[in-house]
Amino acid sequence: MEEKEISQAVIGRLPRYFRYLGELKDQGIERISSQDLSGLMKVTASQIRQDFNNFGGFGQQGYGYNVEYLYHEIGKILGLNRKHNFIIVGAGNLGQALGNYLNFERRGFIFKGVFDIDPQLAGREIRGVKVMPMEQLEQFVRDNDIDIAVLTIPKTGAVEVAEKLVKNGIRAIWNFAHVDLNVPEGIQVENVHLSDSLMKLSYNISRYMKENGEA
Amino acid sequence: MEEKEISQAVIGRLPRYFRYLGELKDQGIERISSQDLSGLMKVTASQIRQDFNNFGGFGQQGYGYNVEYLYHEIGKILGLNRKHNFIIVGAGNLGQALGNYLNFERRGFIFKGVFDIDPQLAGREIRGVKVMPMEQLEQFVRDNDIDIAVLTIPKTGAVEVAEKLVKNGIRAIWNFAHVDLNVPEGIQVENVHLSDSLMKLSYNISRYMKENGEA
DNA sequence: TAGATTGTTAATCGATTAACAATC
DNA sequence: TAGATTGTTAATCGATTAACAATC
Repeated sequence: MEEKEISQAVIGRLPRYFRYLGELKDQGIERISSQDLSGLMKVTASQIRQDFNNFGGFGQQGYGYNVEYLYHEIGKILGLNRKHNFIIVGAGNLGQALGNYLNFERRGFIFKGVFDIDPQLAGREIRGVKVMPMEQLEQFVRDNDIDIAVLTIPKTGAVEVAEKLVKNGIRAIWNFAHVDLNVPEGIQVENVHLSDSLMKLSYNISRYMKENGEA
Repeated sequence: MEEKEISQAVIGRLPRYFRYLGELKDQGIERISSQDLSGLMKVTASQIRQDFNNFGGFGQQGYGYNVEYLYHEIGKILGLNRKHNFIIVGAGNLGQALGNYLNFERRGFIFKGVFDIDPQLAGREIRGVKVMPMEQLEQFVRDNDIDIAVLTIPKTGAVEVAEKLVKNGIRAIWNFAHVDLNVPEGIQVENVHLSDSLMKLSYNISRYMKENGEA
């Protein structure tokens, strides 16, 4: 089966399509044209059609796209029809926040465990899941069919923990540590570098101030 | 002063350069060539030179780049030499996590206030800052020279709160709510859509599994 | 001076937009 | 059938990479 590679630019837009279609669906809207969706999402109709056609045609000439159908198809493309067990490594504020985020469950991400290096936290619970000491991490990953690890620890420990996770069969790392992980081919990493994001915001404020002679 | 527009692709790479240069600096390394930085960061030397040259030449032929100097220059480009007061709207887990993130302070982002709709939270403290009721939000923004608002509330309230913030003179919104804000020209918005990020990870897991016949 | 490495121009590649024939 | 709108090809635009003259 000849799979043509889809660019990450396209992938990056899929969740947003998915969100808009979900909202249209909830509003009971049955069909939508690329033209109308374009107006809603502020992207070109041409791009919408190109994006969808990377995965085969979901629409119908003269009609447009069926909202419900398209919503489900994009969900499948995004792999939301699968279930993935995940753990959180690092039970600090951010780890707790993510553990308590209920919507992930709805999308097929099942919260199985939390780990922290701090023995003070051991025994505490996040959404009914007990915080475990780091010593149990590797065994737990092996024994519980864990696909995804959410890394919410300081950057100092992150590289080493990532290695352990990989060694024990993790498939993917959602990395909030402010460091680039170096993992083997086939392990998926998605970085969320919050301070990078804040710096981009800072740049844009700064640029705007300069352009408008405010500083 | 004719400012040529810098593409967001370039801006998006600056924080990463900044991070690597900071680390080199901390290691006491004095200079680095685009070639060596390329090896470290896994981007082409050509791109590095192009990126830096968007802002004028920071290097010297035959020598390379002075780490300390380049670090500071990129910091300035990112606006990290300025101070910005910020508030957090939504004192849930994520709001608490961000409020407790000390590194922001080091980069010139000063935590001034937290707001929440839940009266139960009012009076609680995040890093010495008392949670205030939403009724006080607008007044507070006006009176305290607040540049940035961090939106960590559910999407239902986000659009309305963003409007209030804009009306009271906010410059920028760091938006964690899962909705697109519609703000006037000149107001900077940086979105952090965590579930979009998780979906991209999900896609990549799924694609890998398909390519390798695991499902 | 010779060697190294930038700054910058030119070539290539990829992504977005425009246009339109196919078709519902 | 006529009108609407997709799927898809072609044209454009922008970003990345390669190459090399300038220069420290």
